[in-house]
Amino acid sequence: MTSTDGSSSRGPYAKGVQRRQEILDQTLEVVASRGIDGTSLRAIGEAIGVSHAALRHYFSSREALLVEVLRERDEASNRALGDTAGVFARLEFVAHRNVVEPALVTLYTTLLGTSVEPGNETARSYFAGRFATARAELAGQLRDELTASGRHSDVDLDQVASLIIAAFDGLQVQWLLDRDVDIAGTLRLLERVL
Amino acid sequence: MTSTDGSSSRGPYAKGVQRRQEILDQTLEVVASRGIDGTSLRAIGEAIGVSHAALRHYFSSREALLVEVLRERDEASNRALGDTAGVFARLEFVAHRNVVEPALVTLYTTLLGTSVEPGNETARSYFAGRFATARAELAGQLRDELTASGRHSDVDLDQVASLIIAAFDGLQVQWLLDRDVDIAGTLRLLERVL
DNA sequence: GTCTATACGAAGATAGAC
DNA sequence: GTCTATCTTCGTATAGAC
Repeated sequence: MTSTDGSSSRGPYAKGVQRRQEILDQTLEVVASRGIDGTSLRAIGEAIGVSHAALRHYFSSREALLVEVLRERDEASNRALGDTAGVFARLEFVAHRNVVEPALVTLYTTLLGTSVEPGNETARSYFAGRFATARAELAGQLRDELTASGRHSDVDLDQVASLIIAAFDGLQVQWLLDRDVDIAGTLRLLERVL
Repeated sequence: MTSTDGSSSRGPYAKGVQRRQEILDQTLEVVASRGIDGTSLRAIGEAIGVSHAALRHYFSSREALLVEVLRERDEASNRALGDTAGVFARLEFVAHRNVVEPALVTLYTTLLGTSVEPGNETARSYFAGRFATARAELAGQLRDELTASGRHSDVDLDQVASLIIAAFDGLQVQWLLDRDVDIAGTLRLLERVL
């Protein structure tokens, strides 16, 4: 007994929490360096020295593990962003970050693709939530920038946010398939016309 | 011998070509009606009354079959489009078409997602080619419309094309995850600002 | 050429031993 | 809490009937 919680449902032990975090971090590293090729539970397990069953002890499914990797990276990305000002400055920051981590962009794209088919509820709810909050945040930032600059606009800012996110994701896919696609340049084009 | 081709490599027989087409059409129907859930080769085979091995006689892999389904639908879509004038009118036509066929949009999104991971060369080359020609065609149409209207623009039309396609695909994914997302409305927003 | 039957290996998931 | 053994399903491969 290492827990002071005497209830029947005592939650994870400290050791387990730490181990889970280690697995998550190592999985992120493995994916980032080797690519998504070896992202079967067995391959990940072998790479970080645990059995595939052990992985499932901490993550309810492969899908859940990979979603957590994405969430983890997202949070790290937000921390790195800090209080960078300006919607498009923030976008460009993320875009540049992604360019040097193609494997994680690939993981994002792959998981997003699977999230739209029935049966992958973990990924689906992650991405649905992510898009919803991203749209809301972006719309809020746009509103702030607009009022700060004294201008005003009659366009639906939620639609603008939706459009920006769509363009970002869509360009990233095109870029993965053809590295000649200029994500940053095209985003600047969008910025200019908005 | 039902072929008049006397060479050593005489290609598929008439019956085979027809059968292949039947399988393709039926697969499209099955996917459209039942969704991508049952798109294992065995499930497709069972649904249309052939063994999964027979499917592989006509299509070198599951990936190849599904890519062909997408290509087939794309061509049908282009035929239906006819000579509809105007870049955004064409986009909206396709968007409306897609709204009533969510299963095929799901198939598109799913396959696109897998195409970016190594090892799925069939899907990758299909989508890479599709994006390349779509960008070129769209840029050409934009150029034509611009010169026809006597205006001119200093923006890179290839980038505009890339942006429009990215927005279209990106919005479609958001829509699949949340039907409240307004694809057509947001595309009109993009049209207005361009 | 067309197709059925069957086998193989890898994958995610599960049960239960320790 | 962790791991081994096993189950099921998948894509793929091959043999051979017609």
